[in-house]
Amino acid sequence: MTQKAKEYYRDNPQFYVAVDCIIFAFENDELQVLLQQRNFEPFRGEKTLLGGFLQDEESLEEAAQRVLQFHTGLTNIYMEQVGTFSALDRDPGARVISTAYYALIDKNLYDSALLKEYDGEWVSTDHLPSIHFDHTKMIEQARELLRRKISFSPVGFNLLPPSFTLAQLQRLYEVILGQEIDKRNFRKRVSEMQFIEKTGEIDKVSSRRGASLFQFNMEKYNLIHEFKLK
Amino acid sequence: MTQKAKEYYRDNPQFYVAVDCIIFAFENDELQVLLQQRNFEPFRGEKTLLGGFLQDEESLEEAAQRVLQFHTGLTNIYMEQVGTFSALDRDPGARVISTAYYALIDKNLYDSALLKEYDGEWVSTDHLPSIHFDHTKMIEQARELLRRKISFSPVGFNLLPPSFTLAQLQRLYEVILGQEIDKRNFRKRVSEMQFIEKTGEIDKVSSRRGASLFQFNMEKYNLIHEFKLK
DNA sequence: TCAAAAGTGTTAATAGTACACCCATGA
DNA sequence: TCATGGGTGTACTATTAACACTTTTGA
Repeated sequence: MTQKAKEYYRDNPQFYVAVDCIIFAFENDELQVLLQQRNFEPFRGEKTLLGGFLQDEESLEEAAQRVLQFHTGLTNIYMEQVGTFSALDRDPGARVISTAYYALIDKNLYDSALLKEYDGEWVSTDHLPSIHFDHTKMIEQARELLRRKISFSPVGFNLLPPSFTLAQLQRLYEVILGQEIDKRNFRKRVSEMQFIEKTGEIDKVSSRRGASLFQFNMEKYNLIHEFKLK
Repeated sequence: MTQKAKEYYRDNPQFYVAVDCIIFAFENDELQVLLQQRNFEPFRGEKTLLGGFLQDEESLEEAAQRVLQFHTGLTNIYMEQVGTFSALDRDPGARVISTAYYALIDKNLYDSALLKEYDGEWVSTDHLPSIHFDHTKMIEQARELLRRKISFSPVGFNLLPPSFTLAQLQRLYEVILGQEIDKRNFRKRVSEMQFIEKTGEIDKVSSRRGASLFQFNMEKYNLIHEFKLK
């Protein structure tokens, strides 16, 4: 590189760059998000999202996956970038630019033993506690992005176990969209989506009568590539 | 801050942070974007978006507005964050994390004399030339974001002069959505949006007969807050 | 036997799409 | 007078929304 080119960069300041993960899960008819009750400085005693600093040899996406794996044990998880937050006062300890990602996990699969190690806790997105930094805004933006996405893309299945009842799927949509859905209309639409298929198994836990279990068939979806549930 | 808290930051690397602006304008029935033909290092001879490095006392949004003002003379312009790009090899000169913003400007208002100073040039988004870095991806993502946004939010007016004909407005939508729109259906929908109002003036430039000029009334829109053109 | 959730079709309302001709004007 | 773009309404189609009862089973 020429001297000129070096100066092009060198004359500019550098910043800490972080990622914050909005880890969503679905349980008890609630969309939940994983927070950390910090027992270390800075911001001891505050609740925050799970985050980490970007390192030299990774992209933001990789950093977010790393943070996610560290806190849940999960890899190869569906994530989407929410946005980058850069207000001057967003972190009083230092100037930190932070990119938020949301992740959708199946709460049955993550390593819940890890929670104790970092004081993790699941909270409902309907009644968020007081959260530090601009993390509340990140969660709200992520929730809104998810709301839009779920209407025309089959990402919701990431929040459910591999097989699920239609009642579960409907409640997931109702919770994320924030509106009730007519049961018959919903089931009609599901039956039109040929990539949501009966497994043949019956779930006897949720009701006396038992409900058919369904699964999302990714291969079929990729062939059809048309999606709309509500 | 305690020693512990200081270390929390200090053990992590820092990065150059940049903004890249996708400056859109509408002319000749084309959605155009402003590029720079670089005649300086690094990457002399390449075409790039207009960008700049984040400075200590500004947010990313402010940096993007600064870059925009420097290259167009315009302030208080509609901008939206597109996303943040962080691939390890995206800038071979140094590790740079870059956040893209798109801006919508009225090409009649910007200072075109500035173009000469930095070798700026407008290109159609339909036939993008070869562009350096990941800037092509940024433009495509911005275009897609704009496409979605324009269907349910009145941002398109930022690309038009304060008063415009319905033919102009329709062509803007056709170009951004990439599909033809039926004239009568389009005008029907416009007439339902009471915040798109006749100015009473007639434009005699575009046709012999003359076409009514319309304007977007932001105050009325804010009261009604319902929008859909196609 | 009954409470609780599963499962199932039809009709009405709304929204979206297709379509063709006359008008006013300047060259 | 004619070429050019401006302006207008109706009928059809597709999509979405509303709605109620029967089934199964374990407690």
